Amino acid sequence: MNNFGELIRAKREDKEMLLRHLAAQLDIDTAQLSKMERGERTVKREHVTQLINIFNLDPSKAFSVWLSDQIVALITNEDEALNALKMAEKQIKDLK
Amino acid sequence: MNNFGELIRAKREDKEMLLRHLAAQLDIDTAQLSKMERGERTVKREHVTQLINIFNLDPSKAFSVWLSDQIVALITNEDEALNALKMAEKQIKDLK
DNA sequence: GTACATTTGTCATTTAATGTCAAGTGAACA
DNA sequence: TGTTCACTTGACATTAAATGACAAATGTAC
Repeated sequence: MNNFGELIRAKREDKEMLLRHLAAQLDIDTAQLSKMERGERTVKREHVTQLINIFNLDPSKAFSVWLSDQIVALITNEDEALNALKMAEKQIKDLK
Repeated sequence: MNNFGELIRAKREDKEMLLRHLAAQLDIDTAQLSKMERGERTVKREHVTQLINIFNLDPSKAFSVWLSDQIVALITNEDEALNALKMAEKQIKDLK
């Protein structure tokens, strides 16, 4: 569900890092990181950037996933979610 | 650009209402409404509901436009805006 | 049961959104 | 030109939301 969090958790476990290790690198509380990984709290852009470096992630992909999480958080439970997405897409395309 | 605001302004002018008339109905400051109509400030869901009643708007359409504004505000200026939208769409569809 | 990693819950602090007001701009018209 | 009126702009106070920090709870391995 929370893709960015899952992504980070997978990477962290892959490298056998503990929450407190990664939390220390990000200079945040262990509890906070735990919540981020499980999608209970949003991840700040600043942390996305750091995580891209730490885990050597593809920046485009990482930012896409992270942004997507935010969009989903905004429109989940909205009846008009899909319509709104379509409209937004159109507007964004027109802006370019 | 700011679709919901434009929509409201159009309706208001159509009915020849002044900002202060509509602002009074919404129980907000005239300046605030002015900013909402021009997209300088976000519109609260509560106000959307009221405006739907006041102008007899199609609720689905109104909410779609309003939500879309928020999505656009969130992702404008993001390089990965379109990718993120696609991902979000997929997730929302899967949720159902 | 002890040790350790993680999760959960609460509350303080910070940041962002909203509300309120006063002054500014611009158009219409005497 | 200068007065009036609708609207806009900017500044600041207030409120609400996000984040940070900590302690206690949970769960697992030994």
